[in-house]
Amino acid sequence: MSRNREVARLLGELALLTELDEGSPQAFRVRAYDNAARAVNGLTLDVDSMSESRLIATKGIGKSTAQKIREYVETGTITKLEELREKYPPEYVHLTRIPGLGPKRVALLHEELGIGSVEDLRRAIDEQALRDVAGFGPKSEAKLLQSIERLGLSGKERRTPIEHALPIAEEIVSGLATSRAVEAIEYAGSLRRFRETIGDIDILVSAGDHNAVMGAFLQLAVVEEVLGRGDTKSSVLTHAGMQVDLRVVDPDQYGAALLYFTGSKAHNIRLRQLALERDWTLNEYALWEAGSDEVVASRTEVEIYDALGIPFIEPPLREDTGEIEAAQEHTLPDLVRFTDIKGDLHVHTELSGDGHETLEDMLDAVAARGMDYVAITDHGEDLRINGVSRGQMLAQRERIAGLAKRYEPMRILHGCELNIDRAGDLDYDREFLMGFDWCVASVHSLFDLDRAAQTQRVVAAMRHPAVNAIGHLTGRQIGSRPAIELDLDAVIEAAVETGTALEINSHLRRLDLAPEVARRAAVAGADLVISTDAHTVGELDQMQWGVLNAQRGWVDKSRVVNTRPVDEFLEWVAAKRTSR
DNA sequence: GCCGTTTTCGGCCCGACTGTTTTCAGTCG
Repeated sequence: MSRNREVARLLGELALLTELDEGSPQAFRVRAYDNAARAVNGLTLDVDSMSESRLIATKGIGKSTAQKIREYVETGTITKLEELREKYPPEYVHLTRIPGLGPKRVALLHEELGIGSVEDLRRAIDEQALRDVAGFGPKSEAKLLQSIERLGLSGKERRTPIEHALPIAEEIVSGLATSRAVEAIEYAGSLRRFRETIGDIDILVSAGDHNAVMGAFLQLAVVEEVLGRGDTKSSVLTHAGMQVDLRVVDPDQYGAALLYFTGSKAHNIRLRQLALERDWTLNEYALWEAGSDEVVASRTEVEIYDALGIPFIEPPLREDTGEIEAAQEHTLPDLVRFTDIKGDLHVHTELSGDGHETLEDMLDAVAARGMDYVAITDHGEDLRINGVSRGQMLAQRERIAGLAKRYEPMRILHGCELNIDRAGDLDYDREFLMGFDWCVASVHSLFDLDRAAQTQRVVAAMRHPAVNAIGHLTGRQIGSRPAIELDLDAVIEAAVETGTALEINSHLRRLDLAPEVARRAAVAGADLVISTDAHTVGELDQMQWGVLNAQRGWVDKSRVVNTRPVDEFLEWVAAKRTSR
C-alpha cells in the first residue's frame, strides 16, 4: 500500500496534538495540518516519490509541512511530532476522547488537579473534586462520569465499518418513511458521502409535525437507549452501540439542511467562503443575503449550488480534495453511475464451495437486474478449500453453452477467479487458461510479503495474456485486515501497459480498490471494472456500492470497461489476448 | 501554517447547546 495514507494519518495526529498545544481546534496551525492531511489523501502520486518543491506546489501543503513530509520519508520520523508525543502522552490524549472534554478543559484539569489520565479523572469525580474547578459543577461531574462509562462504546474516535452502519441506517429510514408525518427522509453525514467507516449515523427528515416524527423514531425496534430528545434533534444508541442522530426540519429548509448535515465539514467551509464572496452567508437553514433575512436559496441542494455559481457536486466527492475547483472550472469527472453498468464480471456459484446458489439461480438474478453480460468466475483449483478442478470447469462450460439461448440477449462468459501464487504464477496451465472467456486473478494468500515481493507477483500475473483483471487488488477488509504492501505506481503502470483492468470490488467489507487508489489509477489511464464478487443472489445488489466507491475515487464513466456495450467490451477483452 | 485579480502581511466558516454564568467560554458537528 502506498504511504500516502500513513503520511495523512501522521499529519492528522500532528493536528490533534497541536490542537492540545494551542488549546483550540480553531487554531490556524491546526487547520493547516488538517488541510495538509486532506491534500495528501487527494494526491495522485506516492508522497515517497515527490520532491519538496513538488509537495509545495500542492494546494494545502506549504514549506513547513513539505519539509516534515520529506523528513518522514527520509528518516521515518518527524521531530516536531515526536516532541508533541513526548509532551502529551497517550493517556493524556485519551482524555480528549471523552465527549464534553476539549483541549482547554483538559489542560485546566491537568493544571488544577494534576489529572493526566481517564483513571485520574474518575478518581477526582469520585472525590467530588471537579466541582471546585472554575467552570465545572456537579452536573459536569455526573455527565463526565456517564461519558467515561460509555467510552469505547460510542466515543468521539470510534468509527464503525460501513458494512455494519449502512444496514442500521437503511432500517431506520425505511421504518420512518412509512410515517405519515414524514415528507422526505435521507441518511446524511459520512454515510451519504460513502466513507468506509462511519462515526454517528445522521438521519434528516423534512416534516411539518416534528413531534410525530420524534415519537415514531424513539419507538423504533433498533433503539436501545434514548440519549436526548428535543424538538429538532434527538439522539439514541442502537443495540449495536451506534449513536444515531435524527434531525427534523421544515420542508422549505430541507436542501440547506441536507447540504449542511452531509458535509464534509471542509466542503461546507469552502461553500461558505463562496457565499461570502457574494455577500451572502450559508448556514443549515438557507443561503441568505448578508445582514438580512432575505433567502437566496434553501429548498434543494441543487438550488444552492446553482446560486453559488457551480454545478451540483455528488456527495461522495464532497471532501475538499479539489471538487470545488473542478466545479468552478467545469472539469468535474463524468462520474460513472449505477445505470451505466452493463455487465457483472465477478460472480460465483455453488461450484466454488463458498458460493451458495446454482448456476441457473445466479443467471436468473443477473438477468433480472437488467445486465447485458455476465462472467461466471468460480475459484481456480489452487484455492485450498473452494477450488474447482479442470473436469468440473469444463463441465460448467458445457452447461453454460447449453443455457446461452435461454438467456439471450444477455451474453454469458465462462470465466474463472485465479489465484496469484508467491511468484505470480496462476492455476492450471497456459493452454487451459486461454480457454476461458474472461479471467480475474486475485491474491488469496501470503498477505504479509514485503512490498517488492507483492508488487512483483501482481505485476507478473498482469503480464499473463489470459488475465483480464486483478480482483480486490489489496486484499483489505475494512476494520479487520489491512491492505497488502504494494508499489501502487508500479502496479498501475503495469495495468496500463498490459491492458489489464483493476477491479473495484463492491463488497462493503472490501471496497477494494479504495477510492484514493481508484482515483490514482483512473488519472493514470488504467482501465477499471466494477464487480459484485457475489457469492449469493442478494450480493448481486452490491453493484450500487461499488459504483459509489468509484464515485468517491472520481472515476469517469469512460474508464470503466463494464459500462461498454457488449461488442465493444468483447473487443477490449480480445485485444489483450491477441496482442501477445 | 497557508495563501494571494483586494498578494508577501493580514486574514482564515457558522450556529446550537450546555453548564456555568449575570454575559459567556468551551465543545461539538
